[in-house]
Amino acid sequence: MAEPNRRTPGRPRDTDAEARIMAAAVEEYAEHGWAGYSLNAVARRAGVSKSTIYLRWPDKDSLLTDSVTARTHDIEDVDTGTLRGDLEALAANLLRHDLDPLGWATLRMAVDAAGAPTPPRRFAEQVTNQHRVAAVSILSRAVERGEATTTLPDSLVTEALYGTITMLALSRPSDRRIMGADEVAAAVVPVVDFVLAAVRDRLVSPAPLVQ
Amino acid sequence: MAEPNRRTPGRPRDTDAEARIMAAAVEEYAEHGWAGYSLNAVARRAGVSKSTIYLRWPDKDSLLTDSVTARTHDIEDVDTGTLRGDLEALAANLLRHDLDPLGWATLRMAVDAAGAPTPPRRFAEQVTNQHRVAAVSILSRAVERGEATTTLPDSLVTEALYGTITMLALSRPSDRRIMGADEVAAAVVPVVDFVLAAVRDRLVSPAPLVQ
Amino acid sequence: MAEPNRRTPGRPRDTDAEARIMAAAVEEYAEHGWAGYSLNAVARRAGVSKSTIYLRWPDKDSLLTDSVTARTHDIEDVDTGTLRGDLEALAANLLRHDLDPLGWATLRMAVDAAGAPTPPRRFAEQVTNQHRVAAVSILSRAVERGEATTTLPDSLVTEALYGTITMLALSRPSDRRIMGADEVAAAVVPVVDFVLAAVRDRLVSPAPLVQ
Amino acid sequence: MAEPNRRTPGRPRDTDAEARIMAAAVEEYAEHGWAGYSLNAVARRAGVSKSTIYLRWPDKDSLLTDSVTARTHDIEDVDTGTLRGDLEALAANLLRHDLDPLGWATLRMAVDAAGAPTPPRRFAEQVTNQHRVAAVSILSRAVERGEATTTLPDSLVTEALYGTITMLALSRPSDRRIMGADEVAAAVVPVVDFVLAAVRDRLVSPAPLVQ
DNA sequence: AATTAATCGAGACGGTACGTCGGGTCTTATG
DNA sequence: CATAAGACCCGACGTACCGTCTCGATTAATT
Repeated sequence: MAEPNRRTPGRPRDTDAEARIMAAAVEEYAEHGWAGYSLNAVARRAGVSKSTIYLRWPDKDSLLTDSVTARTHDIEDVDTGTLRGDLEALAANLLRHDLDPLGWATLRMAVDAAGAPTPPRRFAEQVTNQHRVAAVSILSRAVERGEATTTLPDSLVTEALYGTITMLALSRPSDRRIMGADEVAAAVVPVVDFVLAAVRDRLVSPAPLVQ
Repeated sequence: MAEPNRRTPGRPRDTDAEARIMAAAVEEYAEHGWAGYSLNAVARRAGVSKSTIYLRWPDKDSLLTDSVTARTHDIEDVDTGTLRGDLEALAANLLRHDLDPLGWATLRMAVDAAGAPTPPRRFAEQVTNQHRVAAVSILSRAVERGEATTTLPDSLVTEALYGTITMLALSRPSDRRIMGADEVAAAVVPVVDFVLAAVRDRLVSPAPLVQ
Repeated sequence: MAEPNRRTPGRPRDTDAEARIMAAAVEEYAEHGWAGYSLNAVARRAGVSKSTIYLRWPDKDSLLTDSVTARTHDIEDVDTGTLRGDLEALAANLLRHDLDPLGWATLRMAVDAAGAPTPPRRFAEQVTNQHRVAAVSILSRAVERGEATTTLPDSLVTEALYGTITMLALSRPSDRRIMGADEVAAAVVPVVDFVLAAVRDRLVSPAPLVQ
Repeated sequence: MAEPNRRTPGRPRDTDAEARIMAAAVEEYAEHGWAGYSLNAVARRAGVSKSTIYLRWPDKDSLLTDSVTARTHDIEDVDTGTLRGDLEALAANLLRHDLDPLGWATLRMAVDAAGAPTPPRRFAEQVTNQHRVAAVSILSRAVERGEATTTLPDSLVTEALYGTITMLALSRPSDRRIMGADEVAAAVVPVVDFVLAAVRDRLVSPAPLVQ
């Protein structure tokens, strides 16, 4: 067995540089938008020279893409025990994600990637798939628990939930994009109601609907 | 007083310059994205000098915002006589809009505008409101016709419809973003089904649902 | 007759920028040598942006070449009335020229140009020809005055004079490169003596030689 | 103490590295001039890492200075038995030296060193002294043989000879810098004639002059 | 007809960022 | 110890674009 992480010759790369750079990239982007997002500034903020960045990424686009995707893995799929509970948790996560600058960046890049004629094709898929996975496992757990039938249309549920939440976030004026945990929880309920109502006859014991 | 559009002295502005510039702006943006969207290129493409542009817009952001909004007025609200028909027509319009480069640009700018710390704040509202108006009038027509009760939650319907369609468009790989009219019509049906199912008990004579 | 200096369209170039830039270039080069000669510094010193420089010269080498050649035209051919007087005046000019930073730069570039594999081929010729011309006219005046015969070998006289003076300057340590007018005059005499001695039998009435 | 060249502990220095590096330095410099002379390239060409170079020289200037001076020892003082013969041999050597890339480099560095504000001050002196030594011994041999009086002004002879030859080489276009042995010999004769004519009355039996 | 006032093309200009490259220092593993 | 390999910081390179500016040329409306 060859040593897998055999040390390459030469000075090893600074271990935290990578992380510091990516953090700085996201922050700069979040603060100034694409037009004001400057690699020089990123370097300065990360306490690193430009060369160090260009040693790792070919250009500023790649750096941003990587930085954002790397940070997007934190949408977790919590198991609350009920379909409604799971969906509300997921929706709350989505909303929180869309409201903070990082989520905004993700969204922005998904849009970019979707329409761009150039390579970053997989970006949108990565992002949307990630959410789809969460939704699918929620639904299959519901079936396992006997809460729902197997005819639950997962892709529609995903798209409706994610889409609705995203529109909700998008239409929120920028000065009201900071919401407390309870606000988020409250905002999410009608959306989940709506989705559950749509799939009502695929549910075994009709979940409690809009009050 | 007398003449409202009294001719100002001096050489009058070129009448089509405005239009040519805006068209060029959108095209450049659609082709190269924000990173590659250059005012010099816009000027060249429009057959106009930079001064002519800067006489009309303060900076390149404003030009783009104006150019895109000006072209987005074509989401029409067709009256087909039934709620399902109206919704399908609206959904098809939305999907078509999201799939072509202009719609993509709109979306992109909405996202930008939503998160940006700088002025173009009203952009997102303009765009989303425009769609909301269409949805609202569709729903009120349904109520007038006696198809639905007045408890129809218009904002949720709007957001679900628009959001789901958008997600549909976003998750479509860039080489499959060209759809024929029938494809669009077909793709739209399950979404409308989903929405109608969700509001089923607000409808007077339950619309025919999923097969 | 077409107007020769017909104004080109667009904003006219700053008239003194050119001069300021070239002056700054020579100064920077003289102070720091090639290794420390930086275009950024030149721009700063000239109170001009880099673009303004690159609008006029393709790269920093060309700028330097131009700047130096443009300033080298000041080796004048003074007519003192006698062959010895003319030669001493020329020699003094050459020595002064070689001793100051500009002359040093000229020399340096002549050397560069002579060996370089790339275009600036004509530089050396320009510079050396300029001096040759002065020498030739000095000699022909001597012949006209009846001081010398027509067999005076001008190219050798030129090369010996210029070469010897240059060696003199080169071998001078850098802290002793500032000479007063009288020092220069004194340093030049033996060199002219030497040259006149070499062409002694081409002179009509043997000039007074070494005392 | 027993062993004078006691091996120091640790890995011994690569013995030819030094030579390979210096060779590479001169070649790179000759090919690309100072502007294109890069330490990275030197290291690559010498098959050596940059550390190995920096262990031996403090910076790239020093490396170049050393490399060039080390190679310049080949201006030999041949004893042909006559003053004229010696001078012609020396002049031919000088001309050959000035014409090949190494000599060009030497010259270039001499010029640099003469005007530069920074350390390599001794370079010019080293180089010019080396030639002066050859000339001095030629002249003293001539005196010993009874060919010349002791009033021969060695410094002037040196500077005139070296200077004239250098000008000759400098004014030669770069595509005509390759001369055969006979061409060199022929080109040198008039220069020696010139110098001998200048010192004619310091010679015991007047050497045969220009025909 | 002469004047005035604005538009327009053309392009110079200062500035800032890009992505690249080189110098000189450093850090590591291997001889 | 010396070496190879290469990461790292710094700063210059030459390019591109923005938004401003200065011109001359054009084009009406106004004297």
